[in-house]
Amino acid sequence: MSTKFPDYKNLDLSQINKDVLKEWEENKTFDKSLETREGNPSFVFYEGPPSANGMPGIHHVMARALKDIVCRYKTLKGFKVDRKAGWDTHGLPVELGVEKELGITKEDIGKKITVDEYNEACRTNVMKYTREWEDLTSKMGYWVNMDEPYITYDNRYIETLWWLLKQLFEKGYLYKGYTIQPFSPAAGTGLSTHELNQPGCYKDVKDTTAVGLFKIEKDEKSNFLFEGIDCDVYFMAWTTTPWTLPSNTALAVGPKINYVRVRTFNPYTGKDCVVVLAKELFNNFFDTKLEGLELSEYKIGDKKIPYKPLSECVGTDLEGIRYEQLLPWVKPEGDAFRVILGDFVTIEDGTGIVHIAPTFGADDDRVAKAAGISPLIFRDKEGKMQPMVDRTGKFFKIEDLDEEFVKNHVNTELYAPYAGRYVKNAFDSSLTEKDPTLDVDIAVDLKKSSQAFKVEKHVHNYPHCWRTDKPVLYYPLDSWFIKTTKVRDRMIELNKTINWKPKSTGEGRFGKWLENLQDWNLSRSRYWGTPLPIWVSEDRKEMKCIGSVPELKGEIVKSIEKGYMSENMLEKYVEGDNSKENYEKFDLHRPYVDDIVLVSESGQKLFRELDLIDVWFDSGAMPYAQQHYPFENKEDFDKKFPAQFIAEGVDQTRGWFFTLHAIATMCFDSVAFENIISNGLVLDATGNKMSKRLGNAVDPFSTIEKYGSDPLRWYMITNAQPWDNLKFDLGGVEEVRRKFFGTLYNTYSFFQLYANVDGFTYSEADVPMEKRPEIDRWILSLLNSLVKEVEECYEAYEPTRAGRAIQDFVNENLSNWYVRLCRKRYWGGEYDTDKISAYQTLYKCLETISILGSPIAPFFMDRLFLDLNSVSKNYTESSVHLVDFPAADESVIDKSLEERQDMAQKISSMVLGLRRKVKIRVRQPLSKIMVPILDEAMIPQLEAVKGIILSEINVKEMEFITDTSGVLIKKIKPNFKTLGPKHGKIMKQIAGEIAKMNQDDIVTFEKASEFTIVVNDENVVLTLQDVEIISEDIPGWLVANEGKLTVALDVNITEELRQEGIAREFINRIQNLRKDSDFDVTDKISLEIAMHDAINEAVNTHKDYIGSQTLAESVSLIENVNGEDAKAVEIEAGIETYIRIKKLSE
RNA sequence: AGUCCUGUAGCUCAGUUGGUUAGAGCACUACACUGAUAAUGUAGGGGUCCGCAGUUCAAAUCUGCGCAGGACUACCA
Repeated sequence: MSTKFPDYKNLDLSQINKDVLKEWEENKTFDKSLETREGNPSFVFYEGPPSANGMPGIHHVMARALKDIVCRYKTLKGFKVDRKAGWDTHGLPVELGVEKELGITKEDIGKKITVDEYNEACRTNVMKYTREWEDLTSKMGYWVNMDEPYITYDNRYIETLWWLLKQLFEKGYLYKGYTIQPFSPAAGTGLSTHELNQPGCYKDVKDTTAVGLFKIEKDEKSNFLFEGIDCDVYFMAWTTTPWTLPSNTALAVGPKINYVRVRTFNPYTGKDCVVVLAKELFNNFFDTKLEGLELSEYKIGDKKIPYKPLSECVGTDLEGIRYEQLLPWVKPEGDAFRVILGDFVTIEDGTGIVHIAPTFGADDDRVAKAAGISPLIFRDKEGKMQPMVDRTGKFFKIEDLDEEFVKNHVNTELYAPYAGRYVKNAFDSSLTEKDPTLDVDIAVDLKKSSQAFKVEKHVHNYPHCWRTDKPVLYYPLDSWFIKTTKVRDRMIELNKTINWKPKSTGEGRFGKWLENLQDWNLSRSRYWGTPLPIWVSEDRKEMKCIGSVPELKGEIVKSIEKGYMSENMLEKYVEGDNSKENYEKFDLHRPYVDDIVLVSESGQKLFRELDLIDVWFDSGAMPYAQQHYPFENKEDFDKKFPAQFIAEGVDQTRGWFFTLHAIATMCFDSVAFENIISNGLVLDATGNKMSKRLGNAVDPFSTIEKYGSDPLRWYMITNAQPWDNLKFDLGGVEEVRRKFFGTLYNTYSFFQLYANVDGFTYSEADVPMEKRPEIDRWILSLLNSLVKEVEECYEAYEPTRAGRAIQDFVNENLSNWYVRLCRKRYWGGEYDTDKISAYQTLYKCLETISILGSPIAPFFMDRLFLDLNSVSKNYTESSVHLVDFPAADESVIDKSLEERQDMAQKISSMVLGLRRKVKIRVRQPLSKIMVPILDEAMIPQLEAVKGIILSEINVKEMEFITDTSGVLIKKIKPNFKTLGPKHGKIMKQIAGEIAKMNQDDIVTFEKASEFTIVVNDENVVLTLQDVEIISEDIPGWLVANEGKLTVALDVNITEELRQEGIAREFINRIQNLRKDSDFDVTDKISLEIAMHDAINEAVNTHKDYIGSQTLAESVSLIENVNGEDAKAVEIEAGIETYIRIKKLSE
């Protein structure tokens, strides 16, 4: 029970961070912050689960600080804010990490390593950095319950997912289809659109592109193209993926596009030919400079190739024309090699004729199906239909194909050289980027056979796998889908009720995304993830979706009865027992679920669909799965759903935000979250993205170690709005430490120093407001205004503005004005009401700041609060995070008080400016200032702050000039805000007339309160509201003005003033000496001053004053001051004397 | 290519419903103060408010068209 406020040698925020953390741990402060709110209304917050298989970065500090601020604030407001941590444990990143670690590929799973072992490795690996995450969470002061996190691989979590899937299944929202989807051969999996939309997936790459020449078959339809010529006619079509050319089965033209025939020669072989392409794109292939070059003069090998445009036609004329297969390696079954119409065909690039390979393009597939064009399909050894490329990204080897199919369809002579080739070098570990690509080899073949018109390298934007960084192929895949398109409108509607911060992300980015919503591709062909709980019969006519563990158990029992299975893996599972142990008796992961064979209604065997579900479903289902709904927590579910608040990076818009919203809409017809902050990216100081590769990533651990987490958090929150990108600069953190925390710490130190001297412990009753001096009432008024403002900001989910407001108050008002002006009240003097009021006021400010700022800077503010409270015992709580948010006391807010203090600050600053101008130091007292009074109300306002101003500027008197004398020179300015709407167009002329008014006019105006001017022969009556009159100058005085305020300073120094000035100079020198001599603030001294003609009188006159200010018991003016301890002091230029101070013993 | 965001001092950012001297901090320069002192204050320089056009008496602010940067979307041949 100390009666002294703790003092510190210096401010070490890193140490405070550690100390406070320790206290929180010892006192279980976080738990208490929940316990003390037990029974209060809840504030529902959802923590988005991070994956612990990667190290946390500095951007996680940003996102988590935001979440923490809101939750801490709501706790202060009395809400119970449960925050359950979670871990995202499934999915590709984990699998790839394990594969890399074990040195295996996807194909080895089930061969070199069992699925069981593999999944076990994933289970271990995914929690690899748990410790680091927990460490960061704790060090940065993010309060979240890490003791019982939800873990997505937990059987109970999976059970809820199954329950949800069954809801969707029964609503008919789950279906299986095949579509062309992004597929990553390197990762061995299809990619969802969310995954493909990960930042950085689309990259500029340089690929070999080819313009192929497709030889037209001459028949009735195409006859018009052969008119007047005797050579072959070709369609020109461009592709950036020549490896898809062997799979070409159609060409698409735009119905309204104009096409032209051109007579020319093949650039590679010189063979004469006619080519067809869009007229608009003609110039991209034919140089107009060569126009007129005679066809007949061309010789093979000439660089200048002549050409001659022939007839034109439109796209619809070309529809249905047949052409020869470009690379006749494989014959497709069904109709192919025909021109079709495509509405997506443009004339922006290429030739206006688009090569269609239905197996490798989503659009291609769509238009081909619509036109009845067959895709080019292989039949593999197992009889399955396959595209030309297998799942590893290579052309099928002949031995892997069905023999019958090969015999009937494959030209093995042509295909053999290419079979087994990877379509991108990146998929073949034995190849580098420099090796010849399949694209190049195909292009070369085309050149040789006069089937290429142009082959060149071309930079284009191509999607890449977000994890392997290798190219993605568009590939036909079987998949389970969720019919999100069916609830699109409802999702849009519900989205409108969500409070997005910033608004544009919700309305624009997210809203637009919803409008263009496609069905959600749920399937993943991997091993480590939530299995799809659907069992299907071999003839695919019967299926079952399982929605819970007991249901599965029952179905297995039936299967055993039927003799399809011999063992029940759920034998020991007890229905209704939700304990961890009960749910650890089995495993819902592969391969165990794959072994389960169920029995259909008609008695058929049902096998599990081998797909896993998209991990985003895992995270989007966390509102339910984290509480094992509906198997547990069913009764009070509405208290935990939906969330009132979530926050994550804007990159989650199509990820977590979407899946949360989709599942909530489909299963509960509700939003999943009501308020959301989506924060921007954390960039490096120059605005580049942080990445490990570039080495510009900031390590959060070392940063927190060095600065402590408070300045880091404060900087991140106050520097920019959270949704703007943050250019992270350590210099900014340093600045925050110095400017804000340094100032606040200094203010506390100041308070502590004197409070301890005076024995202030806040034991006295509060000094009533009316007995407190002006300046105290002023800072308290501001303080209460601040409380209001900060509360509003927090309520509006705008912590940036809250932090900035607190910072401004501390720096500008509390430190720079209040403490500076009040210093003298604290040192020396009696322990009277004024002093107690001073202590109480400053104490209250510090205490309130500690609470207001605690959500943002939880460590320092707790320390500050506890240091204050350790003596005062105003609070019984053991932490600032357990108290209630202060209520603003409106009765203390006094706007006119705030106004006059503002005037005082302005006047002081103007006078200080004037003193500087004439080089009169502040220590030299001056006799008076004069302030012209513009309206009567100013007088009491200024009277009230007179003392403050005079002592601040060291002037004896303040005089008001009410201008009856006419000494003031006035200036008149139009008030555009009132005049503008009234007079509109003639505004400029009015302003001109007002500017012309002279001193007499102004006086007349002021006396009559109105004034008539003539504009365009019309009388315009001005009132005093329409103008602003200020006094600009007082002839013969030193004058300054700012805004409406004007002040004049009397710079005459009388002998009396000069002597007082000298006395003050002495005080200054003596104080410095005391300090240099390491005297304590309270030490009494004796003082000897050597005589000097220039100072004797001043010292004698002000002996008592000097003594009282320097705590000198005796002040003696003696002939000589000699000896070692005599110090030479210069009072003014040229006036030097000696003084000696001695500490008096008690 | 589309959607959205951003563009204000050398840097990081404010800037209310449009209203006439466009602000703060950092940095720089000078000065001052000093028992808050490894602090502090004051002043100064520094602006094409990205550009152009429009609406208006009046535009950093509203509208349109551009430019630059960023994010996202995208089958783009």
